[in-house]
Amino acid sequence: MKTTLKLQEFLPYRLSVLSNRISRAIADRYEEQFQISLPEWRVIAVLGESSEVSAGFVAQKTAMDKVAVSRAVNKLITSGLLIRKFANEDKRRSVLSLSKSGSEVYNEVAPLAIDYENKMMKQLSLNDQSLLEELLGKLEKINL
Amino acid sequence: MKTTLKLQEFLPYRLSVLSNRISRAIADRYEEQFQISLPEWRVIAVLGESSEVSAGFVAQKTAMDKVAVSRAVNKLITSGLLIRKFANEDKRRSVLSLSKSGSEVYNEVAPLAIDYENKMMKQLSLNDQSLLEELLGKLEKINL
DNA sequence: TGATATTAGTTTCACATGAAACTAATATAT
DNA sequence: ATATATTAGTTTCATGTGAAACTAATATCA
Repeated sequence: MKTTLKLQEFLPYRLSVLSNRISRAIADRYEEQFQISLPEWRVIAVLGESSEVSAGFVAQKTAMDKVAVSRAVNKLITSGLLIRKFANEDKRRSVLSLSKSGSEVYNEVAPLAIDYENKMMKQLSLNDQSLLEELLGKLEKINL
Repeated sequence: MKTTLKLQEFLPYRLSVLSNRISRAIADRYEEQFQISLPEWRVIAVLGESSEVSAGFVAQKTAMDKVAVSRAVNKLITSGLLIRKFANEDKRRSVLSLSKSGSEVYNEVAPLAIDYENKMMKQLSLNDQSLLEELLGKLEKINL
């Protein structure tokens, strides 16, 4: 049980630095190659997994707020990567899916992202890899 | 070894969501109680540990960029929490330290931050706690 | 039914942020 | 000594961001 603060040993701080470093490294690659921002990529990633979903669904899956989703969606529509329809039963609800070129981007970026993860994970032993999975799962369930 | 992407299982994404959730939860408390932002708090935290240091040193310790440090420092000086002098040997280099009220803030917020960490950690078994430390250490050493 | 509340998503506003250009001080090379 | 490069930190600019107010559609209640 800690009683004094050292930033370098402070868990939330270390997590934040680590996470930013990793996200930035990956984002740098697809931002440059495909001109899409991190929030835009997250929207694409969700739509690559599940098509014909609402903006709200995307917000929930990505843990982004609805403003961020709205903006990312609009940019993606403008750049032709995403198609928006509206639900007949509820004309407020958007029905989003990737366009042909959106799918192409997804199919190119997804492996790049996975490669990155694999490259990281390979630097841990198999045992550490599963420990990490497990711990992350536990941490996600923690109440703050 | 993964070959398909599921956002919910994608390590960088999970790390990012977890880290944001934790940082936000803590920041919400001191932002409200002490009107200091997360970058400002990080600067204070470094100066609480080591006094009479330069802006560059703070930037390095906090993993913030120099622009962010410069702005945080200026705000903290304006609000009277921080004192800036300049080094005689090199008049460019600032020599930063907490003012009396800056130290008071540090002495109030630091325990709050530690409490938070302890409260989180207590939800893990002792074994998981040390595993987490260990894994984090390994992840920090990974090259991207 | 009409009146009120809720929900999905957008817009606006004020503030945060990072990159690049800049200033001033110091170090290095000629 | 004088020019050139480097370093510490700041400012500017263009963009990103979240909260709150807003619009439009649907649901609920009396």
